[in-house]
Amino acid sequence: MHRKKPNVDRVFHALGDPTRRAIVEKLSEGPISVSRLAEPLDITLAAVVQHLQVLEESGLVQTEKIGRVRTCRIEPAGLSAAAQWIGERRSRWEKRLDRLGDLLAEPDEGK
Amino acid sequence: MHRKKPNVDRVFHALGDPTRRAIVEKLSEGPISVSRLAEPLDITLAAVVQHLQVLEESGLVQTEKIGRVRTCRIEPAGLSAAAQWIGERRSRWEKRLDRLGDLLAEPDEGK
DNA sequence: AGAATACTTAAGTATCCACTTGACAATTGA
DNA sequence: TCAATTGTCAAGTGGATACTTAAGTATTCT
Repeated sequence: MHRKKPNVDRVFHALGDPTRRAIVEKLSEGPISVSRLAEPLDITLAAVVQHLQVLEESGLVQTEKIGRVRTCRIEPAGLSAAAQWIGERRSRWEKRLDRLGDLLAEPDEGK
Repeated sequence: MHRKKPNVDRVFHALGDPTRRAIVEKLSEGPISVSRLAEPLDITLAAVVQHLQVLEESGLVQTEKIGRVRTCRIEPAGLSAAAQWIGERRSRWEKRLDRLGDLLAEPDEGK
């Protein structure tokens, strides 16, 4: 099962590729096998497998092989890691703007 | 001023590079000039400028040149675009889990 | 058993991309 | 005016990476 703890670096690198985002997109509809994932993606199965390795390394996707079919599913923690990174930067920036706004709104603090 | 509307493709590609994330990180502390951005980043100024072009194309960063100094700042809409993409996929997945949970909790629906 | 399915692995290729160098332009300071 | 600062542009290089082909393995179906 080998669940990977998501690494921000790998997560963003993984999401940087449009094909891999398409895979995540598809997986958000539910678990699916490798070959069914490949169907709409006009690249070879081998290429899809390589993308899946990247996604699994990053912690965005988890896979499990039963018999001859490997089933892939989203690992929400991966997306959360990315969302959190973004959220932190955005809120840091917004707090800065707030402080700026305060200064402009009350320029005569210690009156 | 040329504010760019954020494009999900470009935004994720931009965030896929660690140096560019470091730039966004720094910019979240407040606006700053190109050369001061470059200082901690042991690469050449030219390389930093190239990263900034990518970031600006993506809509993550906005820059303005006054005199000989170009000042860079975060464009929150860029980060929002990425956050929204992530949020949509994650909630789609979570809704699916909820429906699954409902089925397991009440297996004799139309009794 | 034999054939089909569903991957897996390795190797090669071609394109992309981060980075450098070096020459140049514009602005500012002494 | 001369020099320093701040950035811009073009071209080239090396390494990463997305993709293909081809051959192989394990599982399921008939």
